[in-house]
Amino acid sequence: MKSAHSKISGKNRSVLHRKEREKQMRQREILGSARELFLQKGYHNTTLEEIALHAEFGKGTIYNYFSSKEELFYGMLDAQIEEIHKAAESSINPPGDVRSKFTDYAKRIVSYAEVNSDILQLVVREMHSLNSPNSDARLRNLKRRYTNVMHMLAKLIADEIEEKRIRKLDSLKLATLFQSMVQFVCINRFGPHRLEKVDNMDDEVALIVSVFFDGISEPKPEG
Amino acid sequence: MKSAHSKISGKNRSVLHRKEREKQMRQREILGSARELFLQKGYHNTTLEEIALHAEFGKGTIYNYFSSKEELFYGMLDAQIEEIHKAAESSINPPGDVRSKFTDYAKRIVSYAEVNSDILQLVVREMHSLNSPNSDARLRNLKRRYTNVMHMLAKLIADEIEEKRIRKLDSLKLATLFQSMVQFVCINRFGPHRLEKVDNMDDEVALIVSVFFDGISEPKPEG
Amino acid sequence: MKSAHSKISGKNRSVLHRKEREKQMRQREILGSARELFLQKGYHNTTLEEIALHAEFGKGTIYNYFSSKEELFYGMLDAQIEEIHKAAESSINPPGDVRSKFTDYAKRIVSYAEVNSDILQLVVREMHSLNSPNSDARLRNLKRRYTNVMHMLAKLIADEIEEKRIRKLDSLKLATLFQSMVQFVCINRFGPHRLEKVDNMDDEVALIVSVFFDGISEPKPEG
Amino acid sequence: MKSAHSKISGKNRSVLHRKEREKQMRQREILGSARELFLQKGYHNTTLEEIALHAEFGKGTIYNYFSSKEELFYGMLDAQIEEIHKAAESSINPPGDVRSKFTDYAKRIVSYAEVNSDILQLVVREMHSLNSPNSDARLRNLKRRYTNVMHMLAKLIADEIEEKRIRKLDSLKLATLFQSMVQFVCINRFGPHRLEKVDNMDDEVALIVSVFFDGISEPKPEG
DNA sequence: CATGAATGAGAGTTCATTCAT
DNA sequence: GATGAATGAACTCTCATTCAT
Repeated sequence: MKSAHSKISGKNRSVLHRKEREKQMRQREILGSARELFLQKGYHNTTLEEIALHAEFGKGTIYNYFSSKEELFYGMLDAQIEEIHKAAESSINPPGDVRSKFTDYAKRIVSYAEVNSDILQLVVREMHSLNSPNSDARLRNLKRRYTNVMHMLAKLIADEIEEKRIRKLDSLKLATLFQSMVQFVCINRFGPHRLEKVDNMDDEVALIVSVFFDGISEPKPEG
Repeated sequence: MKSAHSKISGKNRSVLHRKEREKQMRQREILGSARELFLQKGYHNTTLEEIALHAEFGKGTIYNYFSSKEELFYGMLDAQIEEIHKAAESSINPPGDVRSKFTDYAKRIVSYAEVNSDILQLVVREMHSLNSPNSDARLRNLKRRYTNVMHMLAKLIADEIEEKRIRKLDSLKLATLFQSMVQFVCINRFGPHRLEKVDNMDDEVALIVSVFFDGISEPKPEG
Repeated sequence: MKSAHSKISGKNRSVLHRKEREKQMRQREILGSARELFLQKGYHNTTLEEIALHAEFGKGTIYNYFSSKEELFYGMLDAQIEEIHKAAESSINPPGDVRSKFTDYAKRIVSYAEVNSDILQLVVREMHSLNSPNSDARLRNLKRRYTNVMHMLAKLIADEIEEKRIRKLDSLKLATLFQSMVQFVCINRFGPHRLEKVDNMDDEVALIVSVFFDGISEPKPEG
Repeated sequence: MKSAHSKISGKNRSVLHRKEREKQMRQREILGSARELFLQKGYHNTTLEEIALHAEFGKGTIYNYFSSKEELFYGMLDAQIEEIHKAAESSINPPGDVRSKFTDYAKRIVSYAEVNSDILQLVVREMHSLNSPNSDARLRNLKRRYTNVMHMLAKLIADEIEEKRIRKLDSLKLATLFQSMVQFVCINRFGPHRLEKVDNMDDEVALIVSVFFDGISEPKPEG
């Protein structure tokens, strides 16, 4: 044996911790560079060399942290969905009425997209780009987590339906429709190919929430 | 002797016509194969050889019809947007109330997606995949045509606003939101990675239209 | 028997003749286009399609006259060397002194090059470009004919050596050196990449002849 | 431990040097293989794969040293002209009479060609083969450097004209004619298609020099 | 016999991945 | 563990040649 590797050596422990921490830090740096570039130019138009350069690492180093370009891509998606999940929880858990919760959630997602150049479009865009056999498991996992968020929103709606404050419709479908509108705004705001001029975010979110809850029709005059 | 050899004989003319028609047919076959494969596997994961094989042509033949893989891609998008445009016109022009027009439009788009494996997601997915200098012009053109459709929907809404049947909101934004929900359903129904089980199309469209016009809230009891 | 094919039918004979003549004409047209394009852009940068277009024939038609691109190339070289050969004969046979014969020959070659955009450089340039097994026989043949011309010049020199008007040197080598200078002028005058400004042809030829016969040294003052 | 790990340690420095040297060595190896094959078979008949194989590298490795096949070609020409330039300088600068300088220069060029399989014919042969837009700049540069050598020879002649030892003729033209003869000998000696049997080099050069300075004519008998 | 659409072998080039340092 | 030169599979695209019309 070359040297003691006992895990409880105080020195070793701290060394391991530091190393562990450094390793995680470097991983995050790589993920950050990957996200930025994948988003900017898409999965296939981004080379590992560019990512390495942007992250200020050697090309080979990336492979000490991710076993392939695809793994790196999924690693990045994982991290992003994690954040979306957190955003949803933060919006949904605090007390308040359902409208304000949806508004809050939409704002978080949109402003998260604003800050992070939006990962959602990437998910949509690139989900089909990958085709290795083992990617299916990863995709399933991603979708599961994404669906989780949808179910959190659906739960909010279901509760309101219970209370007869929302029409008796499929709550998961409604959540999904809401999400689709939010996503579209994200893509439209931050994607490279905007179809129309961008408005104040609060107004856009308010519009979505208003349409979602009240519809576009002029309220029938009572009587 | 079959016929006289006068150079402008009916036979010659019909031969030209046949050749012309055959050429167009073959182009359509190539476009069809391209659409199917691009959609299934994305732009970068589809090789020209695969497209050629699927269309039952030689690799080089494709280049007699499209000058590059990218041109083929845009050629296909062109054809698809053309069809979407036609679908929109057919739904919007006939007389009827606005709800039924939107319902009809959504159904056409969704069933078009059903039949054509949906090109919309491709547009979203792959718009970022291309980066040649001349592609910008083509992309701009595609977007312009897509925006056209949005304006057609927006016009319907604007007219209703005039008539005080729809709330005074930005009609183009509303059209875009409607489209986003329709698109989402398309992606969800026919994309390779469905998030939930698929329902009857009529019901899904009805749900969208209902949410869009009436909102999800339980109508306030009068009084 | 469908019809009489007797070779002595007057009608058939003239038809055959016409056909024969037409065939040769078409072959010459193709050769002309080939020469022009091969010379302008080199063997590999010229496509058969371009040659066919320039000759105003269909691509496939070329193959009725030449079995391959390479054969076409050799066919063209053949024709060109034939003309060089004729030029040499016309210069050498008429009576006159050797200087004027060489002058005449050089002028013919250079002006031939002027008119025909010079094939000599092509020979030099492209002789190495071809590598099919059967090309060696053709190359050998071309070289033999080229050497013929050199021997005609050498004979002129040899006769003069006999007469003690030219120093006793290897006549074939001298002929070759003369040719090398003439060729160089051709390449320099008409090639796409001239190294210096072009002078009057007569002067250039006179210079070559003067250098060749008298050398560049100032004649020793007689003592 | 071999040595301390100070970052500017001698070892590190030498490592960098070694790497630098190795890189240059490899580049030279590639250039050498390229020269040999381009010369043997011409630019278009030589594939990058062959060059890579001959240089005992992978195909992709070539692209770490040259950005394209064309760049590799020009890189090789550059290196060759550089050597021709050096040969000319070495012949011209040392003291001596002009005849011996030209003799020396010719011998250097011919024996350089002998050793290097002659690049000159390649220049002539392939200059027309390339047609990319940026190649014009490179070609201009090559020609400039080639012309430089011609001017060095011309200067020698001009000085002699001044001294009345050479006839008053265009010195640059004369230099070019001399070069053309030397080149022709090179092509004839080492090209794949020799027109005649090869003689002793010294004799060939002596012949050229003799013809160039004295002409072929029998000197007029004095008196 | 003329034609040109179809063909596919083969070219140059890219880039994820490996591995000696 | 970090590195980046080396690698070759796989890509897009070209073009001489064939052959049904």
